[in-house]
Amino acid sequence: MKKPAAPPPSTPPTERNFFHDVYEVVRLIPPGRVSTYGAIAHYLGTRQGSRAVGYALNASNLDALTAKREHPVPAHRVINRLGQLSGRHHFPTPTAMQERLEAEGVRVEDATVVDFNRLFWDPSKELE
DNA sequence: CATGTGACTGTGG
DNA sequence: GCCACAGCCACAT
Repeated sequence: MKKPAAPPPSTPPTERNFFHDVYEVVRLIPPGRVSTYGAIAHYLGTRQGSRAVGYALNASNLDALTAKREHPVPAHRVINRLGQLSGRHHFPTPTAMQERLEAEGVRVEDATVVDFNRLFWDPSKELE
């Protein structure tokens, strides 16, 4: 038999397991609420994988396929633990993230979500 | 398989 | 509260 060596089939740019999981959770964030990279990572089991979450969201935004789905990933609702829009520079325009949030009623000042603590949506607690 | 990178986070000074 | 360092995860080269 040929030894397959289990090669990852050419790494399909869309939807790896981890990425898919991230997208699923992010889609569950209600409009007008926000979550954090760390909270999502923790919910997925990788408590220290917050960077990977951002990595996945970045991919979702760049990937036109993923971005144009019927249920696009609301990546603008994911911010860092300080309530800052740390990912804003990865959107089509530097202000897109803030504008999308404000369109949902989330106030943003100085690249930071106002009342972040109150709007914070933690999948580990909300979804349980 | 080693190295580098990043939309992060926790800890210590 | 701010800055510097270190740790972890997934992915590209």
